[in-house]
Amino acid sequence: MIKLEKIKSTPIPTLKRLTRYLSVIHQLKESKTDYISSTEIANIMGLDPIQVRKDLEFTGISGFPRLGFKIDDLHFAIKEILNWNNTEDAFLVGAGSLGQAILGYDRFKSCGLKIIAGFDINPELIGKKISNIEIYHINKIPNLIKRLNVKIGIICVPASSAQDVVDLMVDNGILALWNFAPIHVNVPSDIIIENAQLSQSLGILTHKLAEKIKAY
Amino acid sequence: MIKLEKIKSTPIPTLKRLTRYLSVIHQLKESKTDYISSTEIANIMGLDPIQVRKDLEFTGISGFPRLGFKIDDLHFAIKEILNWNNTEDAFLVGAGSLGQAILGYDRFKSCGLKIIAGFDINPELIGKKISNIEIYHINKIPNLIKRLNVKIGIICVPASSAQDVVDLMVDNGILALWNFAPIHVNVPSDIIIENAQLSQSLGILTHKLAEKIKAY
DNA sequence: TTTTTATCGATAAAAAAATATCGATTTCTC
DNA sequence: GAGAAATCGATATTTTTTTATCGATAAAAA
Repeated sequence: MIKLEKIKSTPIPTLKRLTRYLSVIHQLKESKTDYISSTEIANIMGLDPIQVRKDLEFTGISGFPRLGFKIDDLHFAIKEILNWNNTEDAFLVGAGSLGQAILGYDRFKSCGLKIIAGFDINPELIGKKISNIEIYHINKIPNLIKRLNVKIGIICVPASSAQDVVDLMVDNGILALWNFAPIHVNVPSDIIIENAQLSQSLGILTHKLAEKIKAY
Repeated sequence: MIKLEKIKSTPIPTLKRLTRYLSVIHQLKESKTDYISSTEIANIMGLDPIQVRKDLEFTGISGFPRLGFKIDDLHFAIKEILNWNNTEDAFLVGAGSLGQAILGYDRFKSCGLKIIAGFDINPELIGKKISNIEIYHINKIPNLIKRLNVKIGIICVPASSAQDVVDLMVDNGILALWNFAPIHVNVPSDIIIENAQLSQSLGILTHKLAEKIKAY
């Protein structure tokens, strides 16, 4: 019987840890030696070395007995999995305080993301530049998505207008959405949506804290 | 043989979904009927009804055949699990653009969190009020954590100072940390830390997008 | 040169999470 | 009032993820 080799795509929990390994590796890149072992990474991050090694398997990088992995290779390979060695253009909609914070977040440059324009409906913002990124009226979105072939949309509008903005972007060919609006939005199944609501991680924090306090 | 009933604490994936159910329920709370079924929630969110029902089990709420769950009861019970029916005071450190966005985020009031003071080292910010929350110099932290019995710290400082700020808060009795600094920080094992780095969810987004584009 | 030691990586086992099955229940429809 | 339809919730199965085991390897130490 022929057994088809199942293509193992990188699991989400692994992807999350990989981004964290990357920041640890990034720190060590300057100061330390050329190699890092799964044991070291695990110790720094309070994880299991076996888990780290399993995660790193997905990079395709081979380690060296007694030494570990070449830091530079690992750094490159993790960025490759995340597609952070390439840069994708993105539009940000909703230039309120969160939107402005994201527009000003330098770090995304090294995370494969370049926000090339912002959108809002507030007349005071339109035409302004925030962190050197120009803000346009939302009605410019349809034309510009197509003309500039932008694939990523960042949703920072209030809950009440999130679905409308999402629909507008999807209708005009956006492929992926990063949703900061504190609401569930509906998208067709072929559109990638990643929810980044802060309340999700806050919920975990407050739950754990309550458990901890209860334990006394 | 006696079999100890294992205490099943709520799994993290379930907690994350519960916060999302909450926002869906919140929307329906005004407009619709008194009941909602797992099927309805699942349809709205693109999940499996069985999974929704399993998650809702952790609330302890019983549903009614053919009707579903009482919306009000569900709403309350989910908030109870997350401990969002109580309010915890918090300090925010680092009043840069992300910090300011969080200080201004009204919604946290309904998520059991009240930020009662901000801290920074920038002389221009100290003494100011941002969204009606006063900013103090970081050197006031030790005294104030103890005096006000604050349990949650929100870290919005740059990577380079994150570990120092975390140490300062831990040394002075903070119990839980919500870390927005794009770096791994070390804490004692009894301290709750929840990482909210945006890059984690961005990594998932860019990875998926790359896979999708590759598939053509 | 030989022995010791730390690490990798293949394979296996265990645990956790997601999905499926199905009888019991209760409203809704006729 | 009888039958149909939809949902819950207990139990079981499958899948995914985490953790464990152990031989092979190569640097470091003796």
